[in-house]
Amino acid sequence: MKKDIAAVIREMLEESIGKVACERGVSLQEKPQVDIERARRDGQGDWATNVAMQWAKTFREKPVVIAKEIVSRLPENPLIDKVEVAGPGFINFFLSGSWMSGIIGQILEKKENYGRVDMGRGRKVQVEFVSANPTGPLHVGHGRGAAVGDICARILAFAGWNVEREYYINDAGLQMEILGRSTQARYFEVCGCPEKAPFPEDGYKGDYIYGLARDILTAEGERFLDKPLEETLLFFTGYAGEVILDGIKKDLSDFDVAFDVWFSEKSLYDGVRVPKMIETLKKNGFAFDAEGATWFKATAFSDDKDRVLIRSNGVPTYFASDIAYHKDKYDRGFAMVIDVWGADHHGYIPRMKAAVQALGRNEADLQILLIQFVNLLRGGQQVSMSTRSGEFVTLREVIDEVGVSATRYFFAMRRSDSHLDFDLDLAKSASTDNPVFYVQYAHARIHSIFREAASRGVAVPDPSRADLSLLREPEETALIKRLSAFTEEVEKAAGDLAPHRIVYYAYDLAGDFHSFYNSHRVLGVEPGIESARLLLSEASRIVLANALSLLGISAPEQM
RNA sequence: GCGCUUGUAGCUCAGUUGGAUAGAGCAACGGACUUCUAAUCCGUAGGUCGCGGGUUCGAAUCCUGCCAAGCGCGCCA
Repeated sequence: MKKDIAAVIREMLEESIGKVACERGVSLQEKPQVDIERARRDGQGDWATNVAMQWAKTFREKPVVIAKEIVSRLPENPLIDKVEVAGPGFINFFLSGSWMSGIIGQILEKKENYGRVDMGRGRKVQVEFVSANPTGPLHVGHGRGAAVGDICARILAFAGWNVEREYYINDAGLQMEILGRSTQARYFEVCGCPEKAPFPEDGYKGDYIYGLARDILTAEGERFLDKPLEETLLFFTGYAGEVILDGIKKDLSDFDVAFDVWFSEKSLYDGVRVPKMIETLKKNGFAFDAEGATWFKATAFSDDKDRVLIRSNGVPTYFASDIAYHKDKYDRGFAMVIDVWGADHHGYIPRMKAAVQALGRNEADLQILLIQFVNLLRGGQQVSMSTRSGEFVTLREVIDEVGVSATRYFFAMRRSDSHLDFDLDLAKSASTDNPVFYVQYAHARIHSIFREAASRGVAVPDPSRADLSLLREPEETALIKRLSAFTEEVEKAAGDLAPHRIVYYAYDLAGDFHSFYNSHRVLGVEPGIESARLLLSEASRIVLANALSLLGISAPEQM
């Protein structure tokens, strides 16, 4: 495999620093730590390092002097045009035309695999996300979690992880019972005798509950009316939960979000898993009995109080089932588990991380991605939401209104832990303001070039025959450098679980292409340049498509 | 009261494992289509990086105090 340019420069520097140290009679205890990074602005080369400043102390010399010594001892390399010392002692590397030609060559060769890295080394990772209670349809808040979780999964897979997506169905407990009672009450209401089954105080007031009730009436008739409520509750709960879950599955699938596993909370209460989990904790010394209850010693880690596992009435807490659930995840062989949670659960993080460690795992084996709330705006006004009151905008409505691609883009465009303003009017506007179209348009434009080329009888050139060193214009080199940065962006996005990095990257790449397109013609110029620009366009198209594919956004050929 | 997150241009936000002159988009203003899609491009203007201290060659970034906003602090789920 070809070494990336950063590694090449690093080796050159290590070699040179070794020489400097030797000549100065300083013995290096260890291999010098060399950090290199992309230069931030024009005139500072393509890559830069601050090693001279870091080594100045060791060598008892000014950084600038050290920098010059290092530079003068650097080995020659055809990928690098020149090296400069600048500012307080930065060493700037300017890449050569042959390096840039190499990048285009790599992209054209690797195609949809360009940008893949192997951070995961094939290890198993689970991303658990959405996991909304099946008590109502998904709303926009869930949508953000769905988009972010799904895109993280795509990025991790692209970064060499073996990814599995999971949805945890909260199908046990009080919320389901309330759902059942709400449905039951609406059924009686629809049948004309609301007084027989009063609507629960904290019931679900959404219109969809009436829909369920009417469906039950149609399918089952009035046969539940004269039976005791407690006897028929199970039916209502089961029916409502199942229909709602089916709706959720449909919504997600229409949102291009696919799950490998739908994990039922009920399955944890098999009388075995929770006791076994507690046994493990006790064995590890992190569970104890007190005040008639069983406790988890969360304070042994970074939580601020111990937590109850089994209440004094013998019923396990939700937390206990959650630990059992996470134990099950690790038992399934995941090297890393990622939970995507709503930001309102942040208080739960310390105890969950503590529990994972008490099970004998490293803290880093559980990554929790918090998703902040979504502010939905329509006509500049905030749309208020609450599942309980039934006042909410569903994910389905948003998808229907603005489309899957725009919805995914808007959900992923901000850092997950910052609040998100989702402007419905902007998202569906087919205007210059809409960033989704801006990116897609760049892709469509490239296709349009190739359509025109075909109609003119211009064939797509063979990369090995073309002279890519003809690409010397500033807009061309800027574009090539952007293309070369894709791999690093994938690494950063995967390492930080930060989908928005890919969004920004795609946007910037589209911008670089638009600039190039506006200042230079691809077709009808001198044949050598035409060939080189066609290949540059094709490389841009590939990387745009790869980035959009990570985001789950369509890459249209025509707009 | 304690804890978590956030605070960067008029607005919405990047940048935060310490680096050089803090970047985009929108809004404002001025330009570019007889030529591959103007859903585009180019330019101008806009900043005490919430406030104060500290750490150092260097701080939006690290530490600390304060201010503001959101969220959370149950033998609920």
